[in-house]
Amino acid sequence: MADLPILQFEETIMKAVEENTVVVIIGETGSGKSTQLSQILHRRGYTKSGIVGVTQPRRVAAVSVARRVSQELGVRLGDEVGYAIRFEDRTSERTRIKYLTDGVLLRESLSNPELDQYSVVILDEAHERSLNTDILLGLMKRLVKRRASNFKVLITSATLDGEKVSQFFSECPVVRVPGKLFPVEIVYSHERPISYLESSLATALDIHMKEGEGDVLIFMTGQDDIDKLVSKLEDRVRSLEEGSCMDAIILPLHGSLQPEMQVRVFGPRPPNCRRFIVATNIAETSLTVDGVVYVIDSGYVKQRQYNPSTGMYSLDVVQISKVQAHQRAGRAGRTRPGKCYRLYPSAVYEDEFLDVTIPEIQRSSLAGSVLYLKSLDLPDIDILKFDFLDSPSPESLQDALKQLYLIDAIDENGLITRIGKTMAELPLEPSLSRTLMEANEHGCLSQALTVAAMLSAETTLLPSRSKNTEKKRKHDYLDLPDGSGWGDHIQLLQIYECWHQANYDIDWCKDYQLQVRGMKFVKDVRRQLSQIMQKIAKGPLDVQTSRRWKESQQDYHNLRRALCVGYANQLAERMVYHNGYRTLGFKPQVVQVHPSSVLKPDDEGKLPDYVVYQELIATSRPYLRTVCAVNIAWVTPILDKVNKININKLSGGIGRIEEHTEENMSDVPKTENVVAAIPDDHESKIQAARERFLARKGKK
DNA sequence: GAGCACTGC
Repeated sequence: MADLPILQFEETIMKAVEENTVVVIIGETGSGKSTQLSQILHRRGYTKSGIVGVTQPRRVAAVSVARRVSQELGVRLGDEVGYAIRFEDRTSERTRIKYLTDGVLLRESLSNPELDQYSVVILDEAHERSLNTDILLGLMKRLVKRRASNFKVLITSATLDGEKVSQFFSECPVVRVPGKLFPVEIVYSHERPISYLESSLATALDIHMKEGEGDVLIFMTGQDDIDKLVSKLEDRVRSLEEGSCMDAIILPLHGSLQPEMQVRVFGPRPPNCRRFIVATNIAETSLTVDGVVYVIDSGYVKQRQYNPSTGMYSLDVVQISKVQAHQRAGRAGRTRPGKCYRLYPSAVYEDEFLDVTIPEIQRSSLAGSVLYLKSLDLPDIDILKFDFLDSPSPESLQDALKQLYLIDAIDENGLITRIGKTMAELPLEPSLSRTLMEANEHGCLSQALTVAAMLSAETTLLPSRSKNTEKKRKHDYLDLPDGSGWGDHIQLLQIYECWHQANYDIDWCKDYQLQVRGMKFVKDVRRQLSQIMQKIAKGPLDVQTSRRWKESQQDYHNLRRALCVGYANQLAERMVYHNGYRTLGFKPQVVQVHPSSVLKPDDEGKLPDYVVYQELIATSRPYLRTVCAVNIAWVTPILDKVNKININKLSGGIGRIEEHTEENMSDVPKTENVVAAIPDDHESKIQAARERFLARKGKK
């Protein structure tokens, strides 16, 4: 601890902090910023007038850093040093240093916008530019003006980003603290590889034959590529075994990895062995593997982005940024000098790579964030003029406003409604919050709570796919409920109700191949949501059991109606001649129900005329994921409302945004007309042909 | 009959 670089800069940092309200700290990996900044401030008396709060983008980081600081100070975790993450608040009245996720700090500022219990807020890892950190940056800018006399903000960032953050906070000082990484030699390829899979393979084998001891970390874009490379490596390494003096262990590493495999990655390495860890960008920041000396960087990452004009997400393989490349290389220098093989020429790095990754705020739907900011009800904040470090596009903000208006969270003048206020208190996306509110009016709150909780964790419920489990499933595993013909939301409800009736038995989950951790998470979320809804609940919150068939059907009916209100901005209409759908409310998109959906055609081979969908995502093609059948009678009033949207009024009637987007404004009613009216002859023929083509393609 | 990178309240 004593030789951490940051401690040599204590005087410099403290001088800057004493003379300024905001200070940017550029601290490379290993500088000790996460554990030491808070302790320095503590030593210098900043915890006398309030708490020093340190935000982290990830829960594990908040917990582990808090634990280490409590050890270094020799105090019990939860006393002077504590942490707060979702479902877990380990702080007390004695807590002076508090580590928390950025999301938790945002929640706190909802009930206490001035954050007056804090004397200092440190936004750690701000260069990662998580959505929550970006919102906090904007809020901090406002807050330092109001609390200049008794409040300090420290922001830690990366070399390439520090000046920008400083400019954002009126040229505040920047203190640079070196890291404690070993040097990493960068080796560029002479040419772009034809296949980065093959190139990774060749480089890995080359390292194995020629280089000394040390593990190899290989960055790939997704699970498919990881699986392919792992099996190729296994084949080739085996045939090389004679000539090599080390054994090889080849390990995949990605988000949906089973815990047993994670033990093999993070556990002790057998002697005279080289591990090849084939990972997604999870190994960039979230997980650190000890013993890595060589890194192979393809230069690509799979990224999720949102298109506000279509309401569609897509998963694209894109080039990484310079900051990301630097971060990946750094993974080779943690234990001793290392090497990073970049599978691209240095000219590509220099000329094509962006300096920093496009921040999440410019790649996501902003409905939730805009609702949150509106609910803060700060008189001096206008949402469309909100001071972001990087502003989202006007289209994105308008899209958020339209979404919020359609689900009654804001009124036609863009002002937050009573419903919207309550929605913002729920840790859910606005559509689900609205569904809960509506369900509360129709006596199915308990069921809606279950669905909302299940949807919060849906991706972690199903087991990670592999040929092995596919086989097992066919043989031994039980079939899940089928949604009674109404679709995936109802199925999720039924699954949870079954689990409830099985007394939340772990083995029950295993019988149905459901991820135990995911299901436990759902239970926690459901409890949290119930607590928040308690004060306004008009009916029971507990899981309903032993209902008759007829009662269940009535519940499903009410629940589907509530979903239709909540997902008013995510409706789709089946096309006349086949089972393709067209999205409503946005620029219409021709889409298919995702094959994983439980929704199946009826006796006449038709899917429901109208559905709500949880997500519109383009992977190989545009898909609706997680759908629920709704009635046309519920849809019609929503479409009327869509047609009457006046984005000018919603934006508060202020000229700034409208000026830039004249075309877009006129686009709104036009778009809806395409949906409502019959297209002219020529267009309709082309459209029909296209739909038939897509349908055929869909059948194949 | 296709597939989902990673976080967080």
